Amino acid sequence: MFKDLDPLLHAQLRLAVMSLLLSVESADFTFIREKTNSTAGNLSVQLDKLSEAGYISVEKTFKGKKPLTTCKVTKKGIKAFEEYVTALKQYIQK
Amino acid sequence: MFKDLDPLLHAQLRLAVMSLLLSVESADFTFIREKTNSTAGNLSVQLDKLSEAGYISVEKTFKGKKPLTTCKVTKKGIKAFEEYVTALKQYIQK
DNA sequence: ATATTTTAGTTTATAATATAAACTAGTTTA
DNA sequence: TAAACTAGTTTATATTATAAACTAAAATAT
Repeated sequence: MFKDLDPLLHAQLRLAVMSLLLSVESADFTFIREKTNSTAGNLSVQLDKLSEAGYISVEKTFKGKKPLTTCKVTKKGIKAFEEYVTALKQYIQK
Repeated sequence: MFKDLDPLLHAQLRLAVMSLLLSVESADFTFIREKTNSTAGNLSVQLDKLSEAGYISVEKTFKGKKPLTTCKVTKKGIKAFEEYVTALKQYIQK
């Protein structure tokens, strides 16, 4: 009756990150941090998890002399998100 | 931008329980356990949490000689669920 | 020039959570 | 009357989320 919810997505900050990345071409660490109102430590950990799952790609470069971490959602991430939403709807519609 | 998700509801089993209880007048332990496909231990713990939060009411009686635990969603629970769904929609709509 | 603060993160520690395993108390069945 | 089942609860463990502490370099102030 209730399909399992992907535990990688069923976590507030990771879900917010995915939601955000689905609405933009790409986003850097600071932008994501501001939009999700998260701490750098927490965000760093959650980006790693999404990256390790292959849901996002993370590129570390430099912007001038400062480090720049740029994230994009992957096809796999989009698919996982869509499946998560489908499953979740079973729980929340009256 | 992203509103916080009520942590009491943002947990798969508790969300399933609430979802289920919203669709019925009341439900007993075994029924909930079957519908949510959960273990008795996990369900027992999560029902306690929902009960302590005032999201459900739990009545312990006997059906013949066997214990019977009956649950109902409360007004507070309905409101919390609705607010959770509203917040969640920010995350999942494209 | 050099001390101070800020930026952009990572790593580590802690607190919270979910879950399973073990247990209880009584009931039904063999 | 012993074994298995019902309807749970309690306790232990593993996972997770989060915050705090830390790093390294850059920008700013003195």
